[in-house]
Amino acid sequence: MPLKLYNSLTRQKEVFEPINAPYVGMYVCGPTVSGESHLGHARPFITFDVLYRYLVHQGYKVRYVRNITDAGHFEEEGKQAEDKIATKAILEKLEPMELVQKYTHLYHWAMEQFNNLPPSIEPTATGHIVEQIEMIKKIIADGFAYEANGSVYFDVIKYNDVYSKKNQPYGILSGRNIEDQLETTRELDNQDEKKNKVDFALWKKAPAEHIMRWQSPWGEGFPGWHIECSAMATKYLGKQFDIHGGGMDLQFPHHECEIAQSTVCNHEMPARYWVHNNMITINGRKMGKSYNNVVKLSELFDGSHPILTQAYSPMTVRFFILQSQYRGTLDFSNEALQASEKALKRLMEAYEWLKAQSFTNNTSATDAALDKQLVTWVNELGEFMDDDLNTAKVVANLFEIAPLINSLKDKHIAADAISGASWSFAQKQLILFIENILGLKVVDGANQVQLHGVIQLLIEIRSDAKSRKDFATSDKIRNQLMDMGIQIKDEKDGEVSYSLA
RNA sequence: GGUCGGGUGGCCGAGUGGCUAGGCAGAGCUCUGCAAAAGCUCCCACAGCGGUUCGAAUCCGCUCUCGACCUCCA
Repeated sequence: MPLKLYNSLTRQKEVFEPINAPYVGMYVCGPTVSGESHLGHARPFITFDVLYRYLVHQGYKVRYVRNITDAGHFEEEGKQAEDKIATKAILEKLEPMELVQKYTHLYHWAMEQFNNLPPSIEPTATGHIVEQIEMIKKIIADGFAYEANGSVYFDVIKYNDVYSKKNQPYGILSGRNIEDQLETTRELDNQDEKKNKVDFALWKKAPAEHIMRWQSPWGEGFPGWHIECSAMATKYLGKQFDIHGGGMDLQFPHHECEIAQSTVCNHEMPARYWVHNNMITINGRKMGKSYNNVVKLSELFDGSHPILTQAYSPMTVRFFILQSQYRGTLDFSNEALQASEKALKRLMEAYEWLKAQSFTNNTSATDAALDKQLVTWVNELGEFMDDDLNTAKVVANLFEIAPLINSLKDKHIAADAISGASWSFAQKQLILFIENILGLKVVDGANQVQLHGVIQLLIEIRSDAKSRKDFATSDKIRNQLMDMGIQIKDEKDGEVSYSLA
């Protein structure tokens, strides 16, 4: 079955066919590194990481470009601080690039924590000022942009007039029509510079206090908010590429403007498949700076946010996100994360046990129905991924399989109930889906060898105590280990195992 | 105001005409010195009101209600 993706442009699921297989070009809008990443930022990067992994698994040679927006209104951080001294301190102590560097590091650290694969290319906006200026020059030359008082604006009305005739009006992606926008767009600064209020900036003249500024044919200034993605996508992926991804909130105006700019420059719709992830909400409301309801990733990982009762590992957060399909909103709460944490633990323990087994292919199934059921569940993993990355259903099936694994382990089912070949198949596929595609990894603590030895020793002492019916001692060991997050499990066969919380 | 998308059991969350979603929490049972873990069973939900249909959470209409975008935003 082929992979189907929901294309925002056509508003339907479409079979994914690359322009030039086996090569696939994918561009995903990265973060603005003017502040620390929050939970909301995690969703697109995890979603598109899974898409990237899945495309690679399918044999495509993927060039995954994810930018870093490090140009723009970076004086905002200073402005937010009301205390003038604090503002000054920030301004004096942090160079803009220092700020950018700091948050870029934090962002990279978070991506690594989430086990997101690094993109093939991670271009920065400030590193591509030249390309952006060239693009703007081209748009002006073609008559779709104009200079006004040191700034350059894109002529949306003209674009719409011309490209409506080519079935690509402005608003094609977001489903807006220009008349509505003319009525509803709010008044902004420098409105008088624009021919029309729907026009957007390609280049902005830098006011005296603006720190980040570059020389351009139109004077000192900085690039507009939309041109960087167009310039970098074109440079690294060509005039038309396969997938353009990002959060739903970028659909308009950001992606709409990208389409307009790139189409004028390159005479082609920049991307064929536009994929948008939905928002993470908190109490039903989008998580965002303006709502003052963000939970930063660092707060999540150390449990310091007031609404959290504990810290959550990056893998728990990843799993939480994968338990839903990317196009739906996902409502965040401490309770929901707790559920994910427990579920992930149960899943991974079953998985790790299965992974460590070796199966021989020569045993046949004594329970044919069960054998068939297992194979079906395993086969469905790929089908669900193909259906617009339905990781929620993939995870659901993993939880159908997990009890079967535990039943084999605890001998609730016969060792030969399911054939060795089927178990072997399941083992291989679970490694593929859990680790390589969903990107879930087993969290290893430090000093595993020594810790393991110490725990084994305690287990032995406890067993001796138990055999003497000295339950006071055995319970003391078990309970105190439990308090430290080490759980002792007396298995059916008399063996004792443990797991780390 | 305009455009668009939702309302699923205590919580999170799949599901576009008939077949168990899944997880967490809760209840019972098995196992166990007692627990825990694990397994099994139960908890039969689809905002409301109409309509279409043999049959609707799923299609249509209306009502209520929540949200997103329209300004930077993942």
